Amino acid sequence: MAKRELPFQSRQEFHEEGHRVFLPHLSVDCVIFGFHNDALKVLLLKWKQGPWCLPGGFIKHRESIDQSANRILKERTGLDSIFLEQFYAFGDPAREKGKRVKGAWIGKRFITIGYYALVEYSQVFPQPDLLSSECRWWDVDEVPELIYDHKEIMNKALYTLRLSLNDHPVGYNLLPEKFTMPQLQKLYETILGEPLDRRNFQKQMLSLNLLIRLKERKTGGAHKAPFLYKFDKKRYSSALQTGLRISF
Amino acid sequence: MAKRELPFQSRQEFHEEGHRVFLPHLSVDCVIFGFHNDALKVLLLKWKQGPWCLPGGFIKHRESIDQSANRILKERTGLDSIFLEQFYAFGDPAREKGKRVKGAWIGKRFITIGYYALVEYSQVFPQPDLLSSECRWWDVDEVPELIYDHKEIMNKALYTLRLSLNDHPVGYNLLPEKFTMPQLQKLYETILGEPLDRRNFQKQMLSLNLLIRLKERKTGGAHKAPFLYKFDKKRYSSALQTGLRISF
DNA sequence: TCAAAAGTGTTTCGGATACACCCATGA
DNA sequence: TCATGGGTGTATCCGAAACACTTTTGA
Repeated sequence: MAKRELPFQSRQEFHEEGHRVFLPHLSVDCVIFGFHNDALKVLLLKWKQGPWCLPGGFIKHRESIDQSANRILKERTGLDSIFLEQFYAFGDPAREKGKRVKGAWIGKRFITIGYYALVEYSQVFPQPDLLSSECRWWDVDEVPELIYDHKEIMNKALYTLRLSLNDHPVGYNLLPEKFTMPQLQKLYETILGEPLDRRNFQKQMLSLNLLIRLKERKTGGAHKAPFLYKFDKKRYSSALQTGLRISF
Repeated sequence: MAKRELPFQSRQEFHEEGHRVFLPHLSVDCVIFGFHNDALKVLLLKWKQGPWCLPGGFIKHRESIDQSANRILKERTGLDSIFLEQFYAFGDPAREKGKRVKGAWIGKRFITIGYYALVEYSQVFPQPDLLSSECRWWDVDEVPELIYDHKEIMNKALYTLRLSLNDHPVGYNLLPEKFTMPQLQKLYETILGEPLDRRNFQKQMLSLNLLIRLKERKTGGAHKAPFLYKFDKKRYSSALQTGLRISF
């Protein structure tokens, strides 16, 4: 796993000299969603002797915002090229209420650009960075108090994700390669926050023609062995771009 | 109409000293939509001896991004408190390809935050600013070549507006206070870019309970006089917030 | 009097919803 | 053998889409 490449020797230096590497007044925060044990999770970071917050970072001088977000995501999760989408920029001058950090660069007001990511839980090995002591998954229903407006940012990400369900498929990045229909349904149910009819859900999903049913079944669990599916990558990607209409 | 309050004496000074007033590396661009003569319009600005571009501006040190966008909008249109929504941040380091302006502040790379606005055409008196020679409406289908990535920004705004039609009512800010059903339909048709059935459209709209039919009719035109409607402001606002589902 | 626009109502069809039965598996 | 979860099919209903006739008005 890649360690964060901070070109600084100390936190102090990073705070005051960051402007040489990063754009001033601008940050990127990532709401990283995962799915595990039938629950939607979000990856959070804990500052040393401080509160929990969203994994974030800054924009290098010659980097696009997308690249920054990808880099930040990679630093925290080790993952590359997963689903990552910008959803909103937060720019209230009072958003960092209670900010204590001082420094010519870091002490200033920051406007943050929010991205949300969908990643496969099992592939992630959470990595704290030099400024943080812990990095782990939280159930979205149980996230602790977050710093600044990060709770608001997370909620907006969740809201955006929910809305996008009506136009875009979800699952490719959140589920393992092979998964069962009940798993997929649980995913939708947790994102939407409401139960769905098992039979109607299956019909809808299959009618989208994005799923390939495998010969194998998921064994090991109690009860009847469910089929395994995988996504038809090609159709899935084109559905992501073109959009589709599903109503829940 | 408010003139742009540039606290600078010259363009030169503005370019080099802007950092005292505005955040560096950050701008706001507004895609201002209007509706006139059955066509969707967008308000564009022409630089002195330069290309056309979106009306934009910068973020003051103690101003929220929303406030900046509102201020910029007011400067160009004279309008206050109209529908204005952030839709995306554009941050490719190469987005300002061919940028010629020099200066310690303005010459740097800029990340721009896009807003789109819906305004009532007849109430707008386009105002060029100190840096521009012209400000006028263009039919969205006939916009000229735009500077940098402004065409892309406009297209993304249009796309966002289109998507939002499925969840939110439109018209309050784009139409005059009193309007006819055919006018409202034309508005939807131009935004969507496709014709709609007259009778079904009316049924759908009325079923939303956002319209109040007035006693008067629109006289003067040839043919049968259509009813005039106005929006039920209260229900309209709550529908804007809560969201609703219309399918086109 | 006629063409063009506007107002209104009915039929039809498809997709979403609700719902029931059978099968497999481990306890 | 039974409780639990998974697979599949059918009836129903509601809302969208398709569609036709009448009315008004200026030319």
